[in-house]
Amino acid sequence: MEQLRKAITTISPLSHESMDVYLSAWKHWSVAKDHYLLREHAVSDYIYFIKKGVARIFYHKNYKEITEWIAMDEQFFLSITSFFNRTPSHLVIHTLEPSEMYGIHHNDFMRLADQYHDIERLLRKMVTSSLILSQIRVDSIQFESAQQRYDRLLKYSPRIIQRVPVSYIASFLGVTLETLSRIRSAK
Amino acid sequence: MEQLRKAITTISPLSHESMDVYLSAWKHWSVAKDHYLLREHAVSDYIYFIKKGVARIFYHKNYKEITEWIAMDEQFFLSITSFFNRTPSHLVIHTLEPSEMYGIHHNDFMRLADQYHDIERLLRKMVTSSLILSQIRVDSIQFESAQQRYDRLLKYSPRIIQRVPVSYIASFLGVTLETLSRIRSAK
DNA sequence: AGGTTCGTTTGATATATATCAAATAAAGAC
DNA sequence: GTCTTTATTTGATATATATCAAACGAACCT
Repeated sequence: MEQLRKAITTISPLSHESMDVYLSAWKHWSVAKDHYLLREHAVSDYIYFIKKGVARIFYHKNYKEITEWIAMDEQFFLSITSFFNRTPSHLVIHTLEPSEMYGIHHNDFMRLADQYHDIERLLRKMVTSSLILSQIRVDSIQFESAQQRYDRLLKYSPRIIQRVPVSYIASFLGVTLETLSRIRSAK
Repeated sequence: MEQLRKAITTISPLSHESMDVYLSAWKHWSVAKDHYLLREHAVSDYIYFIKKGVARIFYHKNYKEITEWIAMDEQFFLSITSFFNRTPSHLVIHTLEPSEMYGIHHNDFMRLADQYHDIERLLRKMVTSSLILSQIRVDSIQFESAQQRYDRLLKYSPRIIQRVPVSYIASFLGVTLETLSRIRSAK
């Protein structure tokens, strides 16, 4: 729990009381490699924090798997539309290594944000970071070539490339695996 | 100011006190058609609300104008990255009709959010809506054809098409004006 | 160790959209 | 109302990436 506490404090510090009630709302999962942590949830309304390992978050679209995010290294992640709109995303979380993670349910988070000003502020800052990332992604998809998107990933998340199969990275970058393979061999 | 008050209340209701201090932090501009409301700002750190008229929000990228948003009908809008990251976006706001709008400065909004829990909640909800829109846009750019994106605009914002030149709409949809012209004539 | 499955690379072709260029059409100026 | 500028349409070609298909390589199974 210490890593989660630290990650939260970095985003926005909480009072002792807020931190206590907030942390106790988080659940913990510890799973093996190749485990489908969340398949049963039709609507995914958790925010997750990955303590250890690697997880791939994907959903199905036209009978294909779309990798929405690859989480590792003490990151927070969530299915944005599913979490906030409460619409089904059929989100799947699949571990690529033995992993540990925490999760907090939408209802708990909202209830606490309502009670504690500093938890509301924390939530606002988390949503804001997410929004900035989303905007960067819009820009990247709209104006960058597949090559440039790969270079960006290589620059900002070099460890993903070492630990995750090419096919998942391709989907995450929004290209086919063949195209990504060609990009990599051209180097 | 009544429309602004109402729009705020719809997102998240405020106490009388909060609403008073909050509304008084908003500035008002009234401008003619074809007016560059914000050209001088290298960093745009306002959230705007358009009361009347139509405005195009764009920035320059590789010597081209990229239409980031077309605002009308009592909408809020902002340059996300510029507002939250305080990085220069060289955002330009250009009115396409005689228009009236309000704006609140980043510093004022943050100060009030810090003081009043309900203003913090309002900010969180505004950021959340923005995030959901941004995600829809990611999805749209990544998986929809130009035709489908145009159809979506036609469905959800039919008035934009009537009041805004094709070239701006094309840029907003992320296609060239030639392509948009072909899409329209194919109907 | 050999066979089977899974992941990656390589090749040929198709497709959507961009780019370049020119022709119309519409709008604004005097 | 004609002239000039600006916006839109139409046409020909180029380009990045997808799709389909096959070959190759690596990893896991008993």
